[in-house]
Parts: sequence; C-alpha cells; structure tokens
Amino acid sequence: MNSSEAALICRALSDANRLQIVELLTMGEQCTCELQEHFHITQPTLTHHMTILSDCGLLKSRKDGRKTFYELNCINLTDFRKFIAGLECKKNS
Amino acid sequence: MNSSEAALICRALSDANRLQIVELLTMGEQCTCELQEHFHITQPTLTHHMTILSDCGLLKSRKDGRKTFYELNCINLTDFRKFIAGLECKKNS
DNA sequence: AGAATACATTGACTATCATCTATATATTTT
DNA sequence: AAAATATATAGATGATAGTCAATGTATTCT
Repeated sequence: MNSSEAALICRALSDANRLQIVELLTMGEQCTCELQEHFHITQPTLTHHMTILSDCGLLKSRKDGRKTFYELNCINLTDFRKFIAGLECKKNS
Repeated sequence: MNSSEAALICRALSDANRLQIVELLTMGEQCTCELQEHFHITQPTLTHHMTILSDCGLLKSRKDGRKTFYELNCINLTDFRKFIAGLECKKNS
C-alpha cells in the first residue's frame, strides 16, 4: 500500500461516525439497522457513510432479504494497519 | 485515544502530500525548505500542510534562525498507531 | 393485496478544504 | 543598509463533504 492509497482510507476514517462504525464492525457483521441504533444521524446519512467505507475497500456487504449486512474487509484493513504501523518514530522525544 | 481524536488525525493524514510528509519525517527532523524539494506545491501550501499536521498534534516544530524544523511528535503518533492497530478483524474472510 | 420494514437515491444547503497569488515578517548574508 | 533567504499570513476560488427531507425500491408480514 502506498501513501495515496493510505490517504484515501484515512479520508474515509476521518469522520468520527465512520470510525465508530469500523469499531463496531470489529465485533462482527452487522446490518445497517443495527448500526443505526448507535448514532443520531438519519438513515440516508448512515447509508452514505457505509458507501464511503465500502468504496475505499474497508467494508464488504451482503444482502439478505431486506437487510444489508456489512463486515470489515480484513485484507484491506490489515494492509492499512500495517502501513500506519510503519510510521515509526526513529528517535524518542 | 478515542474515536473522535483518532478521526482528527485521520483527517490530517487524509491528504497524500501530508502522509508523505509524515513518512519523510520518520527519517528525522527536517525544515520546510528541505521538505519542499519533494513536492510540486507552492511554499504557502506546504506551510499550510505543516500547520494542519502540527495542529492535530502529530508534529512538533522548532525555529532555528530563519528555518523552521519539524519532527514527529512520537507520543501522539504512537497513540494513534495503537488505536489503528486495535481495529482488528476478529474473523478471517 | 396492502401495510410495514430496510435500504438506496436524489437534490439541496452549508461548511470546509487544497490550492494559488500577493504580501508581510524575520533572519542571515554581503 | 541592502539583498537574499525562509517562513507565515491574507484573501480568493473551485471542489468536495456531511447532513437532511423527500422519495423510490425491494422484501416481508398480515
């Protein structure tokens, strides 16, 4: 992963609501209606956030009946985590 | 570090230029004029990026003569890296 | 079939952003 | 003192973002 790709993911995670969505999804797959309960935003706004997180590759989605389930895309998330982990301070200060 | 604080840092890192600045600074302190050589943006734009990275706590600065030297704020960067590292996929997929 | 549920899409609005040019400030060099 | 260097500030502009209300679509329940 290069800095441009990582910047796109940082952009997706630059909203506190979206970061909390990712945190909630670390506990496993959830549908929009379940996620909705944790936020004070409207349904279209939540869908908007889910789209942004999906577009950058952080989430995968699956439709089941009238529900849409989202889960983390582990491969891409791991790549990103490694990129950030690589930003080491060589010197203590 | 909570998700709101992390979101602010993600916002600062959501620009490819700024992410590259942080990468360059992992090699040690540098002044704006040194960093400038790596980018095709104007000096005021680069200063703007340095301000954003400093405001969210990722950088520390030091003036020496007419130069301003920037270095990573290791404490805050490490906190952020830990936060991102904590976004684990519990399940393989 | 009709009502309810879950989600997506559209369009609008306000705010913020990255970037630039022009200019100002501070320091060093000649 | 004047010129050059390094950085900061101010103002403008075009683009993008987060949010909402309204509406559309697909599925399930009664």
